Amino acid sequence: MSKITITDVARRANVSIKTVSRVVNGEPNVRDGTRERVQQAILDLDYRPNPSARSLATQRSYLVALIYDDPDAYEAPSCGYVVNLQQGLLSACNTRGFDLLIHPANYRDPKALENIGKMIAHARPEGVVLAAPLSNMPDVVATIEDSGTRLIRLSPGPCATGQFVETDDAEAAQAMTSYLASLGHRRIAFVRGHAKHSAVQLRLSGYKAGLRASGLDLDPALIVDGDNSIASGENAAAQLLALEQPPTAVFAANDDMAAGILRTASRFGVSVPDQLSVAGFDDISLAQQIYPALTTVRQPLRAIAYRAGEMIIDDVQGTHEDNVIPAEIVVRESTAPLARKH
Amino acid sequence: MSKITITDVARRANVSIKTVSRVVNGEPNVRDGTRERVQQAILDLDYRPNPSARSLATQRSYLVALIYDDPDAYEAPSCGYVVNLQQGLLSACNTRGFDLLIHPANYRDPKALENIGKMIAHARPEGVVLAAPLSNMPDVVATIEDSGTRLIRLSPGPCATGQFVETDDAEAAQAMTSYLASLGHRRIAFVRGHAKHSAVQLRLSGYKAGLRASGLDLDPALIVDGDNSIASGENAAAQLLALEQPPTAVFAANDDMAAGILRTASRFGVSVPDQLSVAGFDDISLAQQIYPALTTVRQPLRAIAYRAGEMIIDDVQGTHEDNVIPAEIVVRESTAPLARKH
DNA sequence: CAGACGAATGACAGCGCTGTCGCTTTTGTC
DNA sequence: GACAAAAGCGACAGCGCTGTCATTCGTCTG
Repeated sequence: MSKITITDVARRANVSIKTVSRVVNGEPNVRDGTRERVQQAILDLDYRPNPSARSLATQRSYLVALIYDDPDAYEAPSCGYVVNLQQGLLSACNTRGFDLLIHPANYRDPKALENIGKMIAHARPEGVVLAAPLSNMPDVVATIEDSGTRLIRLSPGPCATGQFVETDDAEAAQAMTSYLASLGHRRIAFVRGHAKHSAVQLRLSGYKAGLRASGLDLDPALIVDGDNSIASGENAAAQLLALEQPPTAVFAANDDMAAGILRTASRFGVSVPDQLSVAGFDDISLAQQIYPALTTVRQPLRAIAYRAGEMIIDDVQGTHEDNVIPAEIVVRESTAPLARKH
Repeated sequence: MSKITITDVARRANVSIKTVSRVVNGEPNVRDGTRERVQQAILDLDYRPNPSARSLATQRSYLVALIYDDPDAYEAPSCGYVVNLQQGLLSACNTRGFDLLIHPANYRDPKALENIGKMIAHARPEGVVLAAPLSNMPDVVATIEDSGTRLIRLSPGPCATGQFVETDDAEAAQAMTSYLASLGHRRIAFVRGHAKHSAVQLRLSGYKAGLRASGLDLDPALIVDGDNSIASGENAAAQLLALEQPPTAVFAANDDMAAGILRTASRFGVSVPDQLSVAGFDDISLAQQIYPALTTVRQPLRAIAYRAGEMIIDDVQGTHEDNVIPAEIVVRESTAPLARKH
């Protein structure tokens, strides 16, 4: 319980408290000698400004809130999502003297909206980062915007208005396709996901763009349908492997389907990655648990959250481009260079 | 940005600001009529006390910090741990007007200790909850204690001093053993874990106590060694199933070994749970992903964290018993009543 | 070297709340 | 009905900081 106040520092440095305040806040118009004297006194006394006093005087909270979905029971995937967002936001906050408030909100709870409003009215964060899937819900968005608090939405989906940060699924899919091509693969198949998810469309178009960019032709026989389930991945693989000219690489629109492909390959005695490269999308926890561990696309959650924190704290808008963070390709064991024909 | 202050409320209710303060803080010596008038004014104006002003005046922070290990990359298990602790602590905080500060600390980082000190000096939480495995590290504990902040450790292991909250592994193992016995099983095997983990000893003794409590004799042939790995579970199961009188239920000291048992059973054509019941310990995420989903023991992380929050905020010590939270048995598909002999 | 102007510094009043203390009213007692 | 004790309430001074504005200092002009 450091009881050192600005007055103690001022006395020791033989200046007024206002000058100490100037030094602490990096304000101009302090002579170098004075500044050093004050800094020394701060060091000597181990002075820490009292955040409450500062907040009270400035009428600011130095707080950022992160609101995310809180399923009753946390399954592995969603909790990795949350924790990584927290990390990223936290590092943006900490380097700027801000603190992070976390607010899990279960949107199935009728009082969730009320609770969000309460939290904002109580803690008065300077901005709110809203994680998916909440970032896509009009009433949640409206509640926050009505409070007058700055809002950054994460991956809010197509046609988003307001400020947001997201990754470009199409670009990521293109990158993965190009990566497979760079391994020497010429026949790269794509397993489409559930038609309802708009992201799935983007991934397909990214695949096509990737082929184009790598100078490969699109073979319609190499695009098969799936519904995001493991089983649909198994079927898709069976279909592809039965082709006269089967692919040497398969890119699935999500990890579950990729896992299904792995299963079928093993059943067919096709060895991965020697005879077939397989790539997924999402980097769910399963991806590194299965064998062979899955090469996949991962959203850079920490970077996304960091960017969102920056936007709030530094009060920047950023161009659209600044706010689209490229996804990472995570290379694991399920992909390899094309084996030489013998 | 509600700009309503205590003065506005006082004016509207025609009382002094001090009386409003009394009502807000539930202090005595306010006539019922007055209290109601003030409460109505608060409602009308939608008044929210300014936490910074309150903190400044009371010299309290109304903050609790949760410090936990932050591996560079989050694997599923540890992040479920963290998120559940956050939940539990958050609910303790929210019902009492407290806020939660989260502080991931990577103990492999040489600056971790310094960062913890900084955080405490800066934010001045009223108490710190220290999660495992940090709760077991003397230098981390010392750093926090030296700061004069109240510290509650989670599962600090044997011989803990100071205040802590934990579960009793022995009791939990006993409960699971009794549960298996209650299903009619008479020959219940136990797969011991890695000898180094002290918890594993407790689990073994709990198993023995459970047998005793259920009136079953201990058969040394039914206790086999493992080393906490999946492979060791496979071996242990092979050994047990080869017995002249094989067990009808196996209780493994952790989930990984239980998963191994499941594998061997499947290889031996022994159907689980029809012919063999299998139980694990820990409830790792794998437990509900495998088939059949594993009956296991789960630490009630939310309850543990909630209790820790209570201790800090309500400033209670609690007897040893209050601070040992019983684990939950999670019944899934891998256990069933003993099949009638035919 | 006087005058002017900007840089450097300090005095002081809040920010919105609670703690202390004193005053007034009510309640209880015989 | 008089008096003490307790309950109810308000005035006011902080809590530790920053914003405003006044003041002093230093430097540069002609």
